[in-house]
Amino acid sequence: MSEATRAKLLEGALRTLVEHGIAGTSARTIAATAGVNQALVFYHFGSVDELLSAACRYGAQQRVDRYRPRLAEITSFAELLSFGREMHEEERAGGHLAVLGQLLAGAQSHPALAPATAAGLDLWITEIESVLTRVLSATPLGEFTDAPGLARAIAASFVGIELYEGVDPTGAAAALAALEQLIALVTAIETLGPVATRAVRHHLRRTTRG
Amino acid sequence: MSEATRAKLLEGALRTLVEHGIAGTSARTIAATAGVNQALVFYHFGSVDELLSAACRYGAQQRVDRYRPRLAEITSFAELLSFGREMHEEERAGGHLAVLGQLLAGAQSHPALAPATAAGLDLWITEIESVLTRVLSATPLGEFTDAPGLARAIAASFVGIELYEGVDPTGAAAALAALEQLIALVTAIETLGPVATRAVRHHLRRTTRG
DNA sequence: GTCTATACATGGATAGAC
DNA sequence: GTCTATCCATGTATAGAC
Repeated sequence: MSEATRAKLLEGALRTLVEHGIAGTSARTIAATAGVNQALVFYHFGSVDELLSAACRYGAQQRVDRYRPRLAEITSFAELLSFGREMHEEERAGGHLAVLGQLLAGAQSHPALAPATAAGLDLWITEIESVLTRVLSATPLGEFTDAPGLARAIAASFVGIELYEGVDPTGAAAALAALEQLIALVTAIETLGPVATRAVRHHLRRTTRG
Repeated sequence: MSEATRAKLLEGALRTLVEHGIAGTSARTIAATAGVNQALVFYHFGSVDELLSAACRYGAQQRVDRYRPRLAEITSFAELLSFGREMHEEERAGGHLAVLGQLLAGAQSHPALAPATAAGLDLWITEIESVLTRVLSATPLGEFTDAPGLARAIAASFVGIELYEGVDPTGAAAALAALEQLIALVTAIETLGPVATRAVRHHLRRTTRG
């Protein structure tokens, strides 16, 4: 069955990236993980690069689909915070963000991987951006922040922190805790009340370029 | 000369990581870049992993030493912002952050690389932390933020954004611009004036756990 | 569609000449 | 300390049997 083998290879590629990293990912290691013959990589995908590219799109789509309904319900920073905590645990356990990290690293000097990697990240970015837009517009910060840019910063930062976690779990935990504290701070601004909100907004308008 | 060859190999390892990524970095590619014989990798460092580990510490130390004097002069977020912009350009051009990204990716499934990578990142973190501590203590945010954690978050995020830049330069530029805007916002809070500062601080004390 | 066999390149590592 | 030569494992890719 052609479809079944393709699926095995896609899953195998993702698992191999998690377990062996981009440096240890080859047609042979992928085929071994997938439980199929090595030659099928080339029959079905033409090359290892193309298999990895397909796997990246496939994997990212799967993950984002999983979270989309939950993301759609978020309306405040407090909810965003608790969702982020949850998601981080889930993704870390499955190594799904690790895949993006490995492909991102590989794409730096391997242009063939870049488009698929960017596309995979973009799936995440699109979701994050729509949540941010919704949540930010409900605060006095809305007009001083750039949701599309922040979504990109958040996605890239998450990947970076996930890579960092691999070499220093304690340090990464401290980093995440500090960011949570920062979000709590923003949440606090959300609760400022109308008079203070107007005062802060007025001050910001005078001191920033918006 | 032993010392000269060691130095060539260390520099060669760094350049190779930048140019070929962790997946394309081998004793042979490093030796070719360094202009020395391949067997010398093993003579001087025992293995490729150990050469990469040594190169990581060596490279990070070099970079941090370069910026330490400039970092010591920073006393406000505005200065931190313009320094960050400058440094980002310099590091990106030389690919120095790329090295950390590649080693971080490699270390995920290659524990031998982890200690050196963590150590290299820690050199950066230490510097960032001391600047943050200084700058934050001068604002009402000081008591609600965790400088050690934030320093780790910033270092990891920078690496992530640098990797992102490799697959989507436009997106990365947007991300950095959004973060700059965010820092400008914090700078604005720095200028709130004593009455409003006290009000904000009071509100934060009531609504966060500090 | 899938497997075996095979070609040829590259990589890690060592022995031994210089 | 450095270089040549070499061994063996692993990697990409294809040809051809089933």
